[in-house]
Amino acid sequence: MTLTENTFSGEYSYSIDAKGRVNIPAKFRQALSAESDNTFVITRGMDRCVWVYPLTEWKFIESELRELSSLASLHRTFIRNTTRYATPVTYDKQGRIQITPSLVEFAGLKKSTLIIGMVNKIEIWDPVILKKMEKANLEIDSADYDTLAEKIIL
Amino acid sequence: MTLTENTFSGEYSYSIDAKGRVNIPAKFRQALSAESDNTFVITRGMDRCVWVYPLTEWKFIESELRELSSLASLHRTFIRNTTRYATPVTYDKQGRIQITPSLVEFAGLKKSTLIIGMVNKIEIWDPVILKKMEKANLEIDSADYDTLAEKIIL
DNA sequence: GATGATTCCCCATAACTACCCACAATCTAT
DNA sequence: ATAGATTGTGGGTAGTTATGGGGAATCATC
Repeated sequence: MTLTENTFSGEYSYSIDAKGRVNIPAKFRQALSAESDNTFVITRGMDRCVWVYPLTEWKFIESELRELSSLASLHRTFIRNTTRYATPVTYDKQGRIQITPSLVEFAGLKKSTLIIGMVNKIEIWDPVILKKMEKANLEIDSADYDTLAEKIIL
Repeated sequence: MTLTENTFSGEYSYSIDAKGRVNIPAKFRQALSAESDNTFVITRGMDRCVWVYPLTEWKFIESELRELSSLASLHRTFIRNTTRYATPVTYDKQGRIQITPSLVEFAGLKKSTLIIGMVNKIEIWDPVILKKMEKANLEIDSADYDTLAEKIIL
């Protein structure tokens, strides 16, 4: 059985070059659905990392944003914050995407990066920052973490 | 690489020159549908910024205004306020549009501007004013904001 | 009608981006 | 084990994009 389209798993350690390009693992490129047209949308993650959506996934988010009313100030703020950092990127012949300088800075990316499959999207991390974040979080909610695990892991 | 037509995302930092011209990001110009005929309609935003609509989107708003009755004073006021600040503008060979002096003043535009894709339209901000507005808003409705995020972000 | 201001259109240039090719490392298959 | 294909990394170049300014055409004013 093959995995569903647009399903990403596993961890890869790649480098980001002087021009801000990062390789997308070949397996992820193969998992990308044809309708996404070799295109991802990169944006700020909720954590200090870059989120990489398949184009089709992002289009769905956009379609939900279109439903929001421009009359409500809360909705305007939400739309603004959601689309503001989002950029569509196509990968080149070598399978790399260009990370915008502002996202490189946001995620604190240096030379080496961790690329992590997150089922419906991909995360790009600086290894040091990820480790720090994990350490801080684990102490806080380890009990809740176990409860969640019991529900989900068979 | 083509997103849906008339779909704008991302943030750009451009300058407004002495003649009141601002560049429309190349990606936005490419996203503009052919029927819009290189034309946008600029008007006052609900916030202190300039709203830039693709011509086709604006025509849709106009068609809805036509449905309103000129007999109701409320409707007349609404029609008046909606159309009075709206100006169609075509971009020049270099991709710039001319912002009318009254809109420059309304949005408090100085030298440098932020251009933000808002899915179906574009916003032009003075960076300082935007930052102030964000600060003020975040304190007010952060809980509602999170609720919205949970619904929409996958 | 002449003068001055404004708008529009075109050109020039510097910075940036997308695209291309090269090569080394890794994996696959015989 | 070796050859061939694929994958990851680096850099060069042509084309595009952002920004400034000049001059003709248009409009308002006296």
